[in-house]
Amino acid sequence: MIQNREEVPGIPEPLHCETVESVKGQMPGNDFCSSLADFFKILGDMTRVRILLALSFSEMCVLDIAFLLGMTQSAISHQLRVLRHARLVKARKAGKSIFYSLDDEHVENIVEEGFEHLRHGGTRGAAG
Amino acid sequence: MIQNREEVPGIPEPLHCETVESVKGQMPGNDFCSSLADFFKILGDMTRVRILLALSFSEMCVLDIAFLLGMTQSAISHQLRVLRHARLVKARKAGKSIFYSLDDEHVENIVEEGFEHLRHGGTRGAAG
DNA sequence: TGAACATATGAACAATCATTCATATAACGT
DNA sequence: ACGTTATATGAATGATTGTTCATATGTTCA
Repeated sequence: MIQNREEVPGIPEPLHCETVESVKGQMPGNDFCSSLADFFKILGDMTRVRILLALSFSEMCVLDIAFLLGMTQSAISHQLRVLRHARLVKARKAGKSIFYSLDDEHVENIVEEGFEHLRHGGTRGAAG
Repeated sequence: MIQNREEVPGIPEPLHCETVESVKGQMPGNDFCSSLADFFKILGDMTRVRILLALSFSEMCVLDIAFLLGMTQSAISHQLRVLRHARLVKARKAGKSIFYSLDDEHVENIVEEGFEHLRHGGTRGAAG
């Protein structure tokens, strides 16, 4: 026997069924939502943001980025792997060095949008 | 005595000083980068993305969102607090219920950009 | 005022993740 | 071939974080 009131333990019943049904019909699938979140998750790290911003000004090799950000070559390389795997940056081999640059124009647009959001007094991280 | 080659232990010397100097001059401050990363970090969670997507279709109260996403009222409330504190959603009181809705048009634009990025075969989370 | 309902919140736990350290791969100069 | 340089990577670790559980706040109705 299952309870009367709760269909699923812990999960509440809806208050406004029409709204819920309507939204449920318009909601994208979980796969899409997951991909979207994973994409933003990559931008949700200060080091990666700084790498992307740097590359928006000029292509750079790993050691230069590491020096610019005052971080270890290993740390930068790990993050570049994440960015490369996400197709946000691309690599160009030149001798011993490997030059990275932005792979997607959308990246700059998105950063631009985030910038606009901050400008309009959205999320304030440092200055509370 | 300090080493000759390495100014800072662990941090490498730049290979292309001109590039580094140029980019360093254009780079935003760390505060800005940190705020930007914090902003994207908020979008980097599937639950929060689904909440924002749902609210882009209609304002909803907490229990409705919880039911829609098949999650606990507590979990949703916690995430709504994050979104509210980041000024991404706003709350409207109506009796016992509290209706949430998007607070910023940029949110939709940003989600749109992320969507475009995925469309162009950027980050593929589920469908590899 | 008391019961029922809607939401918020604090502490705890599990899972995720960025960095470090050590080491591997790869390319260049000699 | 050897040493040097540039980058990549695997394992370990410390920090962050999303969810759960229990409970608190606040609203409505009787």
